[in-house]
Amino acid sequence: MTKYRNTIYQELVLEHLTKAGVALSHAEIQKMMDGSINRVTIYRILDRFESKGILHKIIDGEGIAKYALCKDCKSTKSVHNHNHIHFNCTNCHEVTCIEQAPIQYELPKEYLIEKINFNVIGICPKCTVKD
Amino acid sequence: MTKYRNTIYQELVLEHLTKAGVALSHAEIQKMMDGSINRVTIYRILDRFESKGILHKIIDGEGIAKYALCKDCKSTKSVHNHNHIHFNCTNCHEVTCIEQAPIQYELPKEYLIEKINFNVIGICPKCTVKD
DNA sequence: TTTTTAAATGCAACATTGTTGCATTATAAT
DNA sequence: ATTATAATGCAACAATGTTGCATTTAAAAA
Repeated sequence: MTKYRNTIYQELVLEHLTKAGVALSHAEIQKMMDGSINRVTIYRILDRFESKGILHKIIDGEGIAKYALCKDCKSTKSVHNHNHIHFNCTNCHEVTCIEQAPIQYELPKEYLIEKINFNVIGICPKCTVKD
Repeated sequence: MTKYRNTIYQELVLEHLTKAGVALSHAEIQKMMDGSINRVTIYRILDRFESKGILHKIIDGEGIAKYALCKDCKSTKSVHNHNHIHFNCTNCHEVTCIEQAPIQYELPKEYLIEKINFNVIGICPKCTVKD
């Protein structure tokens, strides 16, 4: 039962995400691909990778969808569990997964929690130095 | 020095947000206004209210911008400090401000924190009951 | 190897969301 | 009543994302 196939474009998208080390938007990936690939194809590759558990989608503080590599998503399911902080730099606009930072919160028990989307917005270490 | 003026549309937007009790998107407000008002005007009213400190903008888990009344923003500045959880219901798609829920998190001190955008996604009490 | 099938891509069209410039309307001060 | 300018309307545009259908191509089957 073949479900997925390997293609050059898919490998390229993965390469760019790996090299970047931060979450990338569709637009950023498109620029990196140098116009050789159709916009729609990128959307579909990202969707596919998300449901394969390779990427997780992050909506940043500005509402921009970004994608980052999954580290501990063993599942092939489309359900991800990324309870880590995403740091949004207002200067360089990079979104970084901060896996090691603990998060604690409480909600009235009537709320059923599926996942969280936690953006901390500010200035990242790289940009602090430059000032 | 006159800076702002009162208009019917602005009052209507406020009314709808007050009655709703939850955060509303531009599209939702537009529907409530019954087509009598131009789209652009709603965008501008929302922007204006945000910079007046009357509303705060929430980017929900799907990347949809929603607006909610400010409770403790005394400032007229455009800088808001809304360190509370926004609960996103995946069933009714309502976004609710949960002011009473405590949040704790830690980041390496190299990160300068300006504000947070914390969405907890799941099923709200109203929708749990219906199941 | 060649054939086959269906996954992946390209392309056109469309919907939604949001912004900008400029003309017009209307609030509120004079 | 007059006036200044905030607020609105309208047209145009850009960015983001989706869908249907034709085409290409990876990989399994013959």
